[in-house]
Amino acid sequence: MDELTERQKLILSLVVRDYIETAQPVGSKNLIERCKLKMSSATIRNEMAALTEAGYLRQPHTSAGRVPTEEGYRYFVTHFVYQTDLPDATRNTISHQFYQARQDVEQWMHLAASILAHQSRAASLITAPHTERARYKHLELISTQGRQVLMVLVLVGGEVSQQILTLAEPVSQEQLSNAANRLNEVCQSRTTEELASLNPSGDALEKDILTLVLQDMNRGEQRASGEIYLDGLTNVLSEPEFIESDDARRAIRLFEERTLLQDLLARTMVNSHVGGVQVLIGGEGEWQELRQCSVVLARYGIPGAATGALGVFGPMRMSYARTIPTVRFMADLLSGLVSETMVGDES
Amino acid sequence: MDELTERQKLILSLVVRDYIETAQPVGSKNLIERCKLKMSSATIRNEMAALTEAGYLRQPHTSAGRVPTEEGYRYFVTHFVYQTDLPDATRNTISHQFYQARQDVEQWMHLAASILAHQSRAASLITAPHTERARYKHLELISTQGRQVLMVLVLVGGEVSQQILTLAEPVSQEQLSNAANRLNEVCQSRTTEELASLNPSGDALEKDILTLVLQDMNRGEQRASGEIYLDGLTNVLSEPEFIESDDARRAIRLFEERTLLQDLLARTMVNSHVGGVQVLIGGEGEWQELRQCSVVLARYGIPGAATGALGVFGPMRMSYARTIPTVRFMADLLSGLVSETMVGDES
DNA sequence: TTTTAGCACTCGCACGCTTGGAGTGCTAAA
DNA sequence: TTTAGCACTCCAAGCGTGCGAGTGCTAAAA
Repeated sequence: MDELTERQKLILSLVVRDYIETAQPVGSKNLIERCKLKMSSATIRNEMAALTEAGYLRQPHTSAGRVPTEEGYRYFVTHFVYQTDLPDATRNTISHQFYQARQDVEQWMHLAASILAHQSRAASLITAPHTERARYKHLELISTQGRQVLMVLVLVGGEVSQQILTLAEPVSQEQLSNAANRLNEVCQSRTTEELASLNPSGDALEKDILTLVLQDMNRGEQRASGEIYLDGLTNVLSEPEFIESDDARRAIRLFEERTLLQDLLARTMVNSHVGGVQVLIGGEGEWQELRQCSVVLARYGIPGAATGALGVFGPMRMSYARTIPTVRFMADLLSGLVSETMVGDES
Repeated sequence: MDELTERQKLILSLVVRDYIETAQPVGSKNLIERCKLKMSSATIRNEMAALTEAGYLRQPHTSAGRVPTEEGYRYFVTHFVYQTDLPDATRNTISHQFYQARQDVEQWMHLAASILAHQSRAASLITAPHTERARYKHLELISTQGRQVLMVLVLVGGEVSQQILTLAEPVSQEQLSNAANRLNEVCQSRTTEELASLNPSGDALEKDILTLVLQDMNRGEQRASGEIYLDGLTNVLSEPEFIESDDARRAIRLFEERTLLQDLLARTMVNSHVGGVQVLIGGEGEWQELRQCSVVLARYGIPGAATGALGVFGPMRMSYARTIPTVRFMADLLSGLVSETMVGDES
């Protein structure tokens, strides 16, 4: 039970691959002719019996073929596909696409989600890079008609947030610019706590603005992650195990409601180093709603500065061999982009 | 055939309502007891035969109940629900939610999508307000580490776009600010064309920046709409006609790919005045992929300045009585918000 | 003239039965 | 240790049947 023979490993991997491809329980005879194995079906049956005994395979009912268990997928992933890398050609194609779209972060996110979904033929999710500890970088106040003011706040790391304020009374653009400039000098590179303990000597306007800035930074810190981008939901909708199953729909609901994502990403943030790909198979007992599903997740970015997470969500039967290398590569790629274009700390 | 009798109208509306609720073909006997009508089933049968003759109902097969045709839905919508308004209580609840979330536009979009989806029990879509003719309002250049510069461009109407530039050589924050200030003076309130024909006398840096600003404004104008927000896909996924139908899935794919949306919104932009709700039933022959679906759309905002579109997507069987008033009300509400918080033109 | 009761007819659907085939485990021979 | 053979299991697909909801038509009632 501890260790499988080479032949058992081979058979396990073939069964998993076959099942992933066909979504049908795989039988001994069928496997032989599909894979042109040089053994008889009886031999396969014996080995399959052993693998079933060991907990890697299971039979939906007597006289049906074998289906991988969660442990079976797990073994498959750790022993066969985890190490593999994306082919150079694919890497190049993807890099090229990003090179063309390096203008803005939002486009990266859409592109990354789209590539992940397409490569893995499943649903993808990705959060924009986000700084856990917000640090003030630059503030801009733009007067608009009447008492409305557009406030643009830039954080170290490059996050930009904007909101529209309504002041008690009209203020000229010049006054606004002066206030912003003074705040920019005082607040440069400071964290939320530092700004909160700061006692501004300035006028009422500056104090008000500072309060709003703090609110904004706090709101950002509360959120565990930035905006979440999704793609490829339809891929997973057309999978056979999803067309009628009820808990499949429930999983998709979670997916849409994004609470699941928050949890999963939080977990990934804690458990993994940047670049390490996590594979969550069938909910692993923790997530009831994910019983039939798997999630492949990775973190990207610069720890301590801006980080984000990305992943793929699909049926347990998803193609790990394509998904895992893709997720790893995309995480590396995005980490590179983040460090390249990060709005730095000049202090 | 031209005009229906009052009783026929009544029966048509009851049939449509019943079918919308139950998703089952509705028969004469059943209708009587459900609605406690004071006629016999035979009378209903006669009237139903007339309505079928007139093209408003149809039978899936002999000896099944009646189902509304597209014309049936259309008649129902125009004669029975189009005029209705949302109950005051609901209006107040919704307004209240928006009042709490008036800080930023993005939050509005999410909130609006969520409310639409929830009220209509279907999928909702909404685009951020977008100006067809971009007019320069304000530019900000923020130096970051090395040669990277964060460029924030604000348009009249309040759209904000940001991108990261890489300059040929490092430039100080002061130089950047000066360049931005000069451009802000020259470009104030100008359209893309005016800026393009402008021959800047300034230095190379300013010229380069101006080129990028123009690119950015052009990109914005190319896009027919802003970012698209979706919500409530799961509502429509669990509808009975969607659980296995193939063209239902195709419709959802369109929905996700967002090309459909571009087309639909473009159509809405052309055909409708702000505030008018458009109802597209079963694709109306034009959209093959929407055969089983309906879309309720409206435009919101200030024509000539910032406008956007919002709508609900669902099965033909969707609850028009809830959806149409909600869409209309949300369009009005958002129009109000847009005009309230619009970044104005000071020229 | 309009409405209604009655009736014969239609036809999808759920139910039960049968059958075929893919798959299994076991045993005995190679 | 592997393989051929065999008896056994059991799902899935096909088929017939009866039920019931629904219809249109006709003739009587209002």
